[in-house]
Amino acid sequence: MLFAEVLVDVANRRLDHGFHYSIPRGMKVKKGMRVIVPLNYRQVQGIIVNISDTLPQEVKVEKVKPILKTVDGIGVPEEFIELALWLAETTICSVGQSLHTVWPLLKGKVEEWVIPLASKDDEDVQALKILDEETYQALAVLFRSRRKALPMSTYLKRSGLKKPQVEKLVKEGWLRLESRFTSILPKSLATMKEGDLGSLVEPTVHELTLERQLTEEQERAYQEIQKALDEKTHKTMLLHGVTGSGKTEVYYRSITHVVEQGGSAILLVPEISLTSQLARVFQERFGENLVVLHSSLQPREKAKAWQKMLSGQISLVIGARSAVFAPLPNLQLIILDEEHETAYQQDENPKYHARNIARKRMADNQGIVLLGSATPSLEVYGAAQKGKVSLLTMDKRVAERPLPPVEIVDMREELIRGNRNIFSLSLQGKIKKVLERGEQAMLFLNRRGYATFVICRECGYVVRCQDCDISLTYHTQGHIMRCHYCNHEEVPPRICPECGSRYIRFFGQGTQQVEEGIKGLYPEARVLRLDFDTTRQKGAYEEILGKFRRQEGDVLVGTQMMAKGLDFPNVTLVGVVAADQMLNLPDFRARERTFQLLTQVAGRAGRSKKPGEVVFQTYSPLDRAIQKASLHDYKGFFWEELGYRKVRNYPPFTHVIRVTLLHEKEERVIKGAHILARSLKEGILYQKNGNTPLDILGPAPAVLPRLKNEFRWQVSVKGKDLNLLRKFLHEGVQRYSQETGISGIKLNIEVDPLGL
DNA sequence: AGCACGCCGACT
DNA sequence: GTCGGCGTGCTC
Repeated sequence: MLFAEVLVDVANRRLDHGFHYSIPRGMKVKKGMRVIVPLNYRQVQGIIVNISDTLPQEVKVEKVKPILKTVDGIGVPEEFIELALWLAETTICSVGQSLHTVWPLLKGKVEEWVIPLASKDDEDVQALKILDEETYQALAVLFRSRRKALPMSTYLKRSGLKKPQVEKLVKEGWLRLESRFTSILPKSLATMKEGDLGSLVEPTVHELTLERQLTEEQERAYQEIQKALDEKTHKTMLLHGVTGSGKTEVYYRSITHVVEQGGSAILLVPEISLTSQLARVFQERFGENLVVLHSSLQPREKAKAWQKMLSGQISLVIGARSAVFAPLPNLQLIILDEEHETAYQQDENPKYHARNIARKRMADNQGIVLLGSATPSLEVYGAAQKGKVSLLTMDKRVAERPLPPVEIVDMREELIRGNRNIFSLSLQGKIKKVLERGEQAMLFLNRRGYATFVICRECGYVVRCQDCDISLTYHTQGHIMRCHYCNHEEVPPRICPECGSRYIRFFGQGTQQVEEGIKGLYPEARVLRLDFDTTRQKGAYEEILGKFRRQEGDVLVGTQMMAKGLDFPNVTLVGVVAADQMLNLPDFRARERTFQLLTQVAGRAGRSKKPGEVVFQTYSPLDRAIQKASLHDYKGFFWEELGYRKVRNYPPFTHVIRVTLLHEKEERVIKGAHILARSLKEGILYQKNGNTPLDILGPAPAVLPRLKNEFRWQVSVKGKDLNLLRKFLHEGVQRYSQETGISGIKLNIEVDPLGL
């Protein structure tokens, strides 16, 4: 007797382990195959993860039921099952959820279908017409349907019957019930023949017409990468190149090398909008061997892309975050462009970071992860300093173009001079000159204005938490300031505690104000705006950028979506209207983000022969993020910021995993939070000296104790070793989910949570 | 997650 | 009496 261990496709922690089923005689099964199995009172989809002739002790033979049937279509390759298990563990989500992320073809639903056992023209059916009108009508509903069968729920509605009546008809032999899996993807893909991934079809690589000569720095970086690729051992490499140093060219050569060796590669970009322009560059060379993959493709396009990948003809995938799971044979290289971007982190379960997935996949495949950025994340650059990541540096822009000079404007002085406009006199003058010369300007403002901070406009003082050094967030409700890390509360001061002025303001300006400001000062200027609101409609983003490129606009006002990858030769001025907006977000990473964003934005200026200049407007002109960004000094910023993180005990020196429990009823969340804390404490480890390598914080009400009609409590775990924390929490949550009295309580788990 | 079971109040 | 709301328990 053979048994299969099956992961059932149900999003519930309590069911998140293997279930065992017997394999009926004659049924052909293997690991990774999709099956339909009975579970309690219903039938669900599942994945076979193991086959053996024994059962684990705790499973009683009489409880074991047989597998009902196998589902058509391609199964989950073993590599991806393992990846899903690993992902569930590291992000502490259910394997069900991680499987869907890793292998999106699983999406669909299992339904009970009602099927007639005789056809419309059979004699006995015809006889019913006269003898038993009711039964005939019940069958006729099915005859009329397109597939001569209906899902139970639809059938009940259309026939007006109740479930027991249908069961009676089944007993009488008129109907049959069958569980079927309906894929949400087009049939062509859903029914694609089972089999392993194809092996790469010999790619038709075209010679590149625009083969550019690499600069000396590019050549050196490429040589290193090529060497690593040829060694065929796993390695992570960081390509730290200033804006405009030509990182794309290095990616290009590396990918070409991989493909020429019969391998395949994935190139990730942080935003969907960046995929198409990059794809255009690579299309020339890779043609039919390239697909673009991201989450907002139409189902049909998605199916086509998957079909191509599975047939083995694809050697390069360009895409956003989720493309890191692309099933390519002989995968040797994964590149993350703009490695520091937060978009690489998924904000829903599983909350993975594409960088970690890339490293896992390449570790398993002996391949290379190449991270590229002008402003690497502290984490990665730190790893490079420790030698865990190989560092490749490109300090020069191509064609020896200089990085643009940056002027820091102290907005406190503007106020003293009586200028209350959102533009400083200096920026106003520069905009005017640009307009006169017929050149273009970009004005940047990060309007994530919902986090309002409290600032003194006279001296630039920002109210911060005494314990966390995080800026306090102003809440109109209750007229109170609150720390979003520790929940400390304060009443906003009326006069500045630093300089005694009465110019205390709640900060939060938007792009619209900037647009109006320009129009007020220069009525003749043509202003375009690029932000979340103006790019809502499909194609609007490209349209606005197209207009600006054709110089149908003089000034482009926008948010951070304007900071990335854009290259407009006629732009000679870049202005950051309020650098403080980012700097004072209630997050310990705010300074790092500000530095990255300012550096990126500044990099938009002077990318052609015309020299460019940059203006940062700020109330904190001495802040290191602003200072170092103005000097294009990444290393200087890195070391100072790292020192600060160490003193403050923030990542990468320590890690936090936060669990938020949500339920409509307060007493149930409180109870659940205590059960969770207890389950965690059961697993606590003690070191030789009696200390523990981690702390359990809470249970405590969340910063927003009630949201969307749900009460929120949280329990956090803090410690230095992230892997240990994860393992600890994963096991603790597992124990918790076996407890009683917790049904209906939702869990939200965040590893190193950002903000709120 | 779904579904059944069992326990209570308030209806034909 | 019994219909149905909801809290609890179970799923190889």
